[in-house]
Amino acid sequence: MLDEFSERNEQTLYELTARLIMRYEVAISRQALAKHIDILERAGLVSSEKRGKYRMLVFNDEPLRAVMDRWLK
Amino acid sequence: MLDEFSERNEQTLYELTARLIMRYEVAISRQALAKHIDILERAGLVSSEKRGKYRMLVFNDEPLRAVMDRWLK
DNA sequence: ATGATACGCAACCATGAGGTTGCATGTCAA
DNA sequence: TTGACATGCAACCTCATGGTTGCGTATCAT
Repeated sequence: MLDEFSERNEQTLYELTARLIMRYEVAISRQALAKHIDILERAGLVSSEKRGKYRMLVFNDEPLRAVMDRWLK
Repeated sequence: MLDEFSERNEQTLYELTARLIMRYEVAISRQALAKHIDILERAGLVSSEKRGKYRMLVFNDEPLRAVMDRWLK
């Protein structure tokens, strides 16, 4: 998921699901993926925004940068 | 654990256990911690070396750097 | 207006993660 | 040499993780 987000940091839930299935050959359902997204959202790594029919997911790498600043040198 | 390693990247299993219990108030046994270390070792984040009675743990942040280079811009 | 679509919600399930306990073993200090 | 100490090994237990299924709902295109 993060690999995918690092390429395009703005995606639809549906897009992301499709991409993961096709490009990484993972067998996962939309609902299962939504749970992962919820966790990332609670961690501040992803924010989501309702755009009509779609749910836009926006990746935010700040929390990762913060932890890495602590851990790497 | 990684917080602790980022301060002193070389520690004994026993030391690490004691530090985690005292400084972070986590209630964890040595055996439980050893399992975590084994996982970090398989992931290449920690290498261990037998020094007589002790098991020296050495932290290696290269794998983290590699992933972060992919994920952070 | 209606069907297709993208999503949310909730119940349910199996497995493994994460922990404990008990004991064996090698090493060091006295 | 012997006891204390740091660790290894393995069996065992308990939930929460990570998944599924089923269905309801809002939005869009036609």
